[in-house]
Amino acid sequence: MIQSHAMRLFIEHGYDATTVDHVARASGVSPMTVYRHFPTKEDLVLHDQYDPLIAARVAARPADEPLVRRIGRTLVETTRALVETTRTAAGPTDDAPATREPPEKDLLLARLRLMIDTPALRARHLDGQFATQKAIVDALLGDAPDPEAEFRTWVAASTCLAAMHVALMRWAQEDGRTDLPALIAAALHAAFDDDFT
Amino acid sequence: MIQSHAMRLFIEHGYDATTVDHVARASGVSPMTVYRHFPTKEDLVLHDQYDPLIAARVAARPADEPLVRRIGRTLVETTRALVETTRTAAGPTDDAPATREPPEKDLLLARLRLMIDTPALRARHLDGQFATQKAIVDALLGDAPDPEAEFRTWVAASTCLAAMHVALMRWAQEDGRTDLPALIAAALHAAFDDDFT
DNA sequence: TCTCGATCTGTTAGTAACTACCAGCACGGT
DNA sequence: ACCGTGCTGGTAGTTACTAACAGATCGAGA
Repeated sequence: MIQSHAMRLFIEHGYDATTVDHVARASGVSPMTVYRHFPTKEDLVLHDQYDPLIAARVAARPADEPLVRRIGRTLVETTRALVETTRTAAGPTDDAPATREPPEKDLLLARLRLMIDTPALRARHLDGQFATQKAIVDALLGDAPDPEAEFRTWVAASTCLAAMHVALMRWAQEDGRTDLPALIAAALHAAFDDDFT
Repeated sequence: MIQSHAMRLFIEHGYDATTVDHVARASGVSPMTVYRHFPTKEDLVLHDQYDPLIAARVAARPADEPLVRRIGRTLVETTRALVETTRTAAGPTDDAPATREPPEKDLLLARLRLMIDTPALRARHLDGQFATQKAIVDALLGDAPDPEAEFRTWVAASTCLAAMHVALMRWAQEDGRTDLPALIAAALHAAFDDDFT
C-alpha cells in the first residue's frame, strides 16, 4: 500500500520532488513506518520479487544446455510470463472484475521511466541486478564450489542481464509499444548469436 | 590532492566512517571546495579518466572486426596498459626518483576493495559503467543514426563491460595477485567463446 | 602601477535522507 | 487476566548536499 502510494506520487511530481514525508502522509503512516518497510527511498521504487521467480525457472531448465542459453531463455520466458499478467485479466471482452492495481507491464514501464531520468535510481537498480546475478548463480551452482565453474556462471549471468538491461532501456524509450520478450531475445541474439526464443 | 587525501582516509577508517568534513580538513580546504570539485562523496573514489582512453582505443581498432571482439580486445589492451603503468616506474633497480603517488594498479585495487564492501559505491560504479558504455558507443557509431546498429553496439558494449566487471571483482578477491588483463580475457572468452588476447 | 574581470574559495543557512533510542499499543497464546 | 512479541510513533541527532552571497587571488591590459 505504501509502495503504490509512493509510485503514484513519484509519477505525478517526480522522484526527487517527492519526499519520504509526503509518501508517509499520503499513506496515512509516520515516516518511521515507511523507513521500517523500505530501508531506503529507492526501495520504494525498486523493491520487487522477480529474483526468486527467475532463480526457480533457471534451475528448472535442462542442465545440458549451454550456460548462456539456459540463462537467456529463462529471462525471455520469465519476462513473457510477467508482461502477460496483463492480458489474462483483459480479454477481448473486458468485463473482468477489474482489480485496481495496474498491470505488471505498466508498473514495469513506470519504474523504468523513473530510473531513466533519476541517476540515483539507475545506479541502485544496477546494484539490484547484482542480487539477481547472485540468485541465478546460486540456483545453478547448488553447492559445487568449483571456482572455475563459478566464474563462468557469474560471467554468463552478468552478460545476459546486461543484454536484457539494454533491451529494457530500449523498450522504455519506445514507451512499451514493442514486444518486450522479443526485444530481449534480440539483444541476446546480438550478443551471443544464438536463438533465445 | 583532495582525492588522494580522501582515498587515504577511506582506506584507513572506512568509507562510511569518513565524512566529507574530515576530507576537507585533511586537505586543508573548506567542505564547499570539496563539493565544488567532487559533486558527490562517491566521486572522491570513482572519478577517473579511463573513458576517453577506452574510447580512443576502440575507435583505433580495425573496423572489420566483429563488434564484441573489437570492444573486448580494447578492454584487455587498455587494462594492460594501465596496470603496467606500475612497472615502468619501478625497474629491477628501484632508484627511480619515486613519485609519491601509488602505482595505478594499487589505486585500482584499493578502489575495488572500497566498492565491494560499500553498497553505495558499488551502485555508483555500475552507473559509471553506463557512461563508459556511452563513450564506447559514441566512439564506434560516429554519426550514423541507424537504430538497429546502435542497438547492437549498445548490447556489445554492455555485455563486454559486464564480463570485465566480473573479472575485476574476481581480481580484487584475489588481492590482485593474478594477471588482470588475462583474467578479463578469460571472462570474455567464457562469455563469447572467442579469443581476446 | 592600477584596475578589471574571472576563477577559486569560504561562510552561512537550510533541506532531506537516514539512524538510534525509547515508549506506547494491539494481539495471540497460556 | 497476564505477558511477551511485533508493529507503530515521537524526538533528537548526524550527514550529504544546495543556494546565495562575499571575499581572495591573480593574470591581462590600459
